[in-house]
Amino acid sequence: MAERPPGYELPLLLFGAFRSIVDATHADLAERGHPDLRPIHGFVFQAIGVRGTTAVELAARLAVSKQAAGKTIANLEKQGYVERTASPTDARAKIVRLTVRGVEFLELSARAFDEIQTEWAEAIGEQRLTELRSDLRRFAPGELFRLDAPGWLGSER
Amino acid sequence: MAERPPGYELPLLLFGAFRSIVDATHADLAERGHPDLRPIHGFVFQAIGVRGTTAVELAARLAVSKQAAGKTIANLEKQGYVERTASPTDARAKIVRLTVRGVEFLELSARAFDEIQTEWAEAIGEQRLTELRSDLRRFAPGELFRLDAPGWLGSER
DNA sequence: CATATAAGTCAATCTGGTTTACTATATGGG
DNA sequence: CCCATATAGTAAACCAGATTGACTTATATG
Repeated sequence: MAERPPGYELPLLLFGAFRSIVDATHADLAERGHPDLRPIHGFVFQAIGVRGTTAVELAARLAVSKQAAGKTIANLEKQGYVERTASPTDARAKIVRLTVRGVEFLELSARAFDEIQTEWAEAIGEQRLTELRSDLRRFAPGELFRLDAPGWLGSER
Repeated sequence: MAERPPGYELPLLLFGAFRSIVDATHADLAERGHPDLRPIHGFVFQAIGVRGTTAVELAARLAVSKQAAGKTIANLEKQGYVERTASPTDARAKIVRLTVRGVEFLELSARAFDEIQTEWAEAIGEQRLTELRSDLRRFAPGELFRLDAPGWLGSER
């Protein structure tokens, strides 16, 4: 354990790699008709999911207040990515669902992520990529889908 | 290349691992007398550096306006982490330097990062850790010290 | 049935950021 | 040498996204 690089390199590498994936994905999305959405929206859309959700549930997943979640939903509704309908079982609640455009965004993102993963596999080989994922799983928090990163990820517009 | 996990797992793993390092480091720093600083400050302190800097230079490194950099500096000054002195060569400029406390924060951070890296080495082995760093270097942007992440990383107080 | 709890919205406020405007100092070409 | 232009820093107004608190309406439970 003599000549190891300084420890601060590791987080910078992890963040840099994360960021390059996200930037590449959003560059792709911008070309394909979604230039308005920021990296943060990936988290929001994942939190909404194809099944839909409610404002309170979304707030919990994103770890923000329900008012903040409401504002986010209102913005996305204005941009045509989600729609709100009354809940059939609870007259207080409204179900937030992705529109066709919202689902398209999610699908394009998934495709872009897959493409990037393929590029990585070609660059370092299938074996090393598998090891990379396996090693990272040991250190990433158990609940991978912690979507409370928006507070870390910047502005919405 | 048949059964590869979905591509979106990769960014989540990278971000999750990054975040676990940062959280652990700041938990450690909080215990050691620096509970007020947020993850974003690691970037800011790195951008200031032990040599010191100016507001304009800092703004460029953080990719924010010089006014925003000025506010950040004023906050850190109020908290005793930096001090401003007149530049000996330019009467317009002020040199921002870390105080003893600021340097201490930087040193404690470095130590915490090193400790985490050691834990990782023990968990996956020196070999795999070396491969991990080497693979990530291929995908992280060339300029590792891109410190314009604060806009991604959340609030200052 | 009464009361406590939950979903959503509104309004006020806070925090960081930007833009615009300004002062003071540097710098470089006539 | 001097003036035009550029640069360092600050200040004020504004903006975007978040929070807290108050409120309405509906659900759930004793």
